[in-house]
Amino acid sequence: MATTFDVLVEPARRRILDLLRERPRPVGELVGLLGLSQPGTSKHLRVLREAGLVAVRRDAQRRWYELRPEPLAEVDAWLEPYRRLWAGRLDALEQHLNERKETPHAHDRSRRRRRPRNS
Amino acid sequence: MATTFDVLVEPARRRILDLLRERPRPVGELVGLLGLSQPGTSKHLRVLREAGLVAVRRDAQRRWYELRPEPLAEVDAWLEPYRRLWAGRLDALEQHLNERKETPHAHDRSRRRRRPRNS
DNA sequence: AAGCTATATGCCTGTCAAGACATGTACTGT
DNA sequence: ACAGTACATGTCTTGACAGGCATATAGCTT
Repeated sequence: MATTFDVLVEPARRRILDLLRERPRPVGELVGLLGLSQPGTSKHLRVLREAGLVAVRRDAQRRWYELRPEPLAEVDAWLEPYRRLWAGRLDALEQHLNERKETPHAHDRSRRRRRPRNS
Repeated sequence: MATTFDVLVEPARRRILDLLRERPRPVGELVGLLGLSQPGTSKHLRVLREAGLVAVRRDAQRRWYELRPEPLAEVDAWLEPYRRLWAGRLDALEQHLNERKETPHAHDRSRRRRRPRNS
């Protein structure tokens, strides 16, 4: 069984969750918003469903997917002990986020790693 | 460049971070604690380093790795809008269902029985 | 100098997952 | 019944990556 991290590592799936955070949506709407194929979208939704991150409601041919945020608490719990660590270092944190924004490879000093799947 | 999610999806790397949260450690110590090969450990450390999640200090042949929690703020920021949702989710769900009740078409049939075909 | 220790890197291979396409399934309206 | 809509699933290919071993690199000790 996939962990919540395994599910969230795929950018399209994080985007789906972001979209469902606003309101439930049928698959077709997600297909349009994501720019993915319908089968591809359905597969991502299946992974999300099996991880308990979304629930489906049937409505004739349509399936309305809605967010179920509970499994995210697992990630939140892992993150928790770290949160106080950067709380004392807000300066360093801001600098880090700015570096990320402007020069995406600021930390990548040796070999460049290609992002999976986005080219 | 790998996102922080890409880095964290690997359990061994999350474990490394957990170990470095206590104190900086040389590679050999991590090898023992993780039960991985030394090259495998070094590779994970490289990924963590390139993502800015750890920093290295040289000490003769040893390299002391220490935690740099700042990039985790990226994950925390993504998680932020969800955090309130799983706390007050029952309220949100109730409100949502009430909205749906007043909608004249469609959603009433959502509770239809599933065919016993797929368990 | 040689030899030892600690770590990094190269190369190879198996595995696993995402994407594309075709097809199956379920429901609707005429 | 038929055609169309909305979605799921199966199959295949391809690429990324973890893990293994061998080897390179760097510093220490004698």
